[in-house]
Amino acid sequence: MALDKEEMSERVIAIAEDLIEAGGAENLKARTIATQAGIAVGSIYNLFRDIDDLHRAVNMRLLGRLGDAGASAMAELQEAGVTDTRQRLLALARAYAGFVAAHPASWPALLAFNRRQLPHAEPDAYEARLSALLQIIARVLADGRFGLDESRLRIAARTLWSSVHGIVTSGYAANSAGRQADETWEQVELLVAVFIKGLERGGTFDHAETAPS
Amino acid sequence: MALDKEEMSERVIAIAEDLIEAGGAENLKARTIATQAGIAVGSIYNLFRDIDDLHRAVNMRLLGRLGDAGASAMAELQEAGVTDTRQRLLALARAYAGFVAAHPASWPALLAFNRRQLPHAEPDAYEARLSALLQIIARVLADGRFGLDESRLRIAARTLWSSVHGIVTSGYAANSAGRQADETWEQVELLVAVFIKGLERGGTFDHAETAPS
DNA sequence: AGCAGAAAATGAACAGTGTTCAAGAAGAAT
DNA sequence: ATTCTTCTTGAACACTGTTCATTTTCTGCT
Repeated sequence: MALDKEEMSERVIAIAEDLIEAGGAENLKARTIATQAGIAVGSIYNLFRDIDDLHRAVNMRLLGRLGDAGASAMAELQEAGVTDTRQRLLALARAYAGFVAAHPASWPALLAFNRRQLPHAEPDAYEARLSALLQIIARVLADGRFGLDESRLRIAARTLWSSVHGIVTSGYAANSAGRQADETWEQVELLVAVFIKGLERGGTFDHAETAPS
Repeated sequence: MALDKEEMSERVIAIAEDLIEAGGAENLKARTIATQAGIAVGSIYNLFRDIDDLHRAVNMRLLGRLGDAGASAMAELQEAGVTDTRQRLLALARAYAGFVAAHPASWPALLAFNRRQLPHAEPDAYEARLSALLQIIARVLADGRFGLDESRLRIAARTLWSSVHGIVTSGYAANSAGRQADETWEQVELLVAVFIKGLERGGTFDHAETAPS
């Protein structure tokens, strides 16, 4: 008739996206989805195994967009002929910060979802999309010629990513009160500046003396 | 009779703590609490306004313990006569990482809870306990003599905290699969090393050229 | 066109959840 | 003793995700 099975899935995902964005993951109710999509509650379970499965589909889209945002930020700089490592890293960080700000409820929902699901499931696709992001960072770091081997490059990229992630998310968490949002950006700038300076001064990074307890 | 109102609250909080640790926030069911505490479901609502209110009480305890862990880690180093900035920061980071590892379900639950509650409520007590942690870091940084003024000291401390937080949490999230947990520690070591080197080389940190869009 | 068989959509029913509140029990004060 | 207050109780309510027998719709064949 009017809508293919695939089309209906897309539509339901779009609705789910709006619901999550409007009120977090706990706002993703089966009956609300059914009403807004003009179908019965049971029909949702013909398209998705779970509500969690639906949430996963929404998260996939989100991760895809985040990857696009990062890649297109790099493409912009490439086109403008900017090769400075600092500016590149800041552009990536800004892409991430902008993305989180643009999805103030969906992104936390994704993070919480991941933590909840990890104990049992296969993180295949998630990790795949995430390591694509990490490789963008690793490439920028490699172009910076800090004399890092393959292994340290991977770790440095992961460190930078996780750090920016921590700053942006806990910054977002703290800004609803009185704290200003641009303090987050000051932190990002400090991190990137200090990171580059530290790597330049670098030399060898010995990590033997203080082992994890 | 046997138990004071306060005592019963303590007991319920302890039970709630176990439940959350055992199965996350969604395992904190009213009827389970009532059964385990030997009271009726309704009685819970005489002790706490909400289940969320109970969760908040649990989180308060958690934050208190985290603060204690940080403070006692510093006291240990103080007693051993260690004043090296790197070792101090690593000790703090290790205290945090150890704390997260010791509360693999409660800590994520606290983070998710905070994100969910922020839109409307007063984060008074939370922020208070958190800024106590930040001041520990700030003091270590001040002792490092990097020539940072009050404002930059605060930002640097926050940056470091958020970064370690990001590394530890997303490291924890990724380790359940094949990834090894000590890669997290490599990242922390890299971060701290690079941070200190960057600050030493430091000079002025201009942040004017790349403003947040 | 008619018809059998497969596939998909339906919504009532089920087992949970947090929360409320009239009724009863217990305690305190006079 | 008796009154008044306070605390405790668990049945009841409104809501949740999920299932599945039933009905409807679509598909392929004669």
